[in-house]
Amino acid sequence: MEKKLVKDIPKKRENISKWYISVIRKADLVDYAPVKGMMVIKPSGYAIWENIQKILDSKFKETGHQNAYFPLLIPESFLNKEAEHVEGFSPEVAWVTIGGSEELEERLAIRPTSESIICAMYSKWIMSWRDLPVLINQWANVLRWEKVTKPFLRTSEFLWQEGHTAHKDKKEAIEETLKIINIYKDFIENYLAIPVIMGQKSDKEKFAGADITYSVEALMPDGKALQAGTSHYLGDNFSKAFNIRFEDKDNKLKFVHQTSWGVSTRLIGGLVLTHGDDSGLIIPPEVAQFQTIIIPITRGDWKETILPMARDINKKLMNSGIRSYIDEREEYTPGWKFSEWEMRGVPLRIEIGPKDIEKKQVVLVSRVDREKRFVPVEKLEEETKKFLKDIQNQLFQKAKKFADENTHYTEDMKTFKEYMKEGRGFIKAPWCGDEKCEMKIKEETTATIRTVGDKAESGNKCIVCGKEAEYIPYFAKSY
RNA sequence: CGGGGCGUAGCGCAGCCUGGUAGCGCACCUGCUUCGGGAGCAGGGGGUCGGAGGUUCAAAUCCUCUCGCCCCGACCA
Repeated sequence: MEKKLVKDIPKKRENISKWYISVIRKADLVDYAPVKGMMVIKPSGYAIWENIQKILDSKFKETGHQNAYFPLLIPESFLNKEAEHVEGFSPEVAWVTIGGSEELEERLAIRPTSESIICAMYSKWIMSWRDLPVLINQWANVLRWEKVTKPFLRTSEFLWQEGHTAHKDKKEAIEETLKIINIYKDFIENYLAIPVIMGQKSDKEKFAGADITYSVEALMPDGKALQAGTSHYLGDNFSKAFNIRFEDKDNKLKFVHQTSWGVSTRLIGGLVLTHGDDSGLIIPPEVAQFQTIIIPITRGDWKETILPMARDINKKLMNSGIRSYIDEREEYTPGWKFSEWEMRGVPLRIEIGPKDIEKKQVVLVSRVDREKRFVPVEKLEEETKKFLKDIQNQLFQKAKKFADENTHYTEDMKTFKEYMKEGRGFIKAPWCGDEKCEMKIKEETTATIRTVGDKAESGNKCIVCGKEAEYIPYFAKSY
């Protein structure tokens, strides 16, 4: 039996919900706020978000986007302009009705998303084809009055980025939509080490007000799918509602074609669920607050011998661009620190003790499987970087293996239901494209279409009605 | 929003059935010995029992209402 090093963390396999809450609290990522459904993101959690921001922001900038900031409050009349959009969001909008002591003439929505306010501004700013494309992103908070909440995965207020672009035509707007969803896929897989499927949403599942929604979806260890990022082609729905027109080269007035896209702090929840284990978090090196934690072995005259070397090594690592931290506290034993930093998810531990001083080496220990590598001090930087890269890969491969093993294909409803009863997962099954069949699957199995998947081949029959299938969607129970 | 469960020290829990003025483990504080996988011993501090109301000589315990959290469903990044 494996010795349980960290007490009081429920087993991930036995109750993933309890495990999740326990781990994010013990690792000090969040605390509950006084208002229901809201959370405080503590420094250890916010550091992950900052790393996510840094990387994504540079990718947006590389592709020509600029950041701006739009107001938190949106007049009700603005929100009401696009019919589907209002309908989709009105159940979860919070309203400001009083300012100071005065009742407002028009109530103001606390943004659940910013399409309407941004479109209102775009209609003022865009006159000519020369003004296009408009490529703007904002990092912001939004508020949605959610009924059931869970830190990071669904909270009433959350942090995200929302890109809002305007283009001269459909072709260019769709290119933008796809460019972004590919950036998301690349980011989530290569930095967060979470494999995703990417594809189009069904009409039922798409964003309120969009013509097409593309989504990246990740399979969580409990077999449920987490929508990790979305990119919408809005067509001219909003430009018509908000009158965003430009005069084109041919002297004609035309409506712009728009996109919007976003990822949120939900990604942190996905990262925790995907990689964590019974000892706590595992943060992929690319986004970890600390990539290496140095633990000096506090023994004898360690302050004179070990500590200087530990500090020297910490400095070397930081100079070579590694986010490193050294735990110099005297009041805890090395063993305690090992467990503590494992729980907090630091991907690589560096132990330095008397033996290492003698041999001019350090001990690197992986958070993933406790693999040890003894490396000579002169090779420290390159070996550490190599190990971090290996860990990053290992995490992705592990998650990928899980996702692959839990992705099934079936044409038979009974088998579909059995999959949903056992490990759940992604289930690919032919579908005719009719919303009624989509609804029926949901009623009978609780699974929904995550992405519509590939076009069906001729001969594929809809799993519900038996008619010619149009797509082979990925079905799953969603988070 | 429906069904179930739970709110007692910072955290995890016992006490409640059968009312009598609150206890355990961890954490915290002091001291000494320890320190390569959550150290040991000794001493110490901290809660009025989620909140409001009621029954009673007396309420953590019984009753009513209320708020919050968790789990399972219906709705959503």
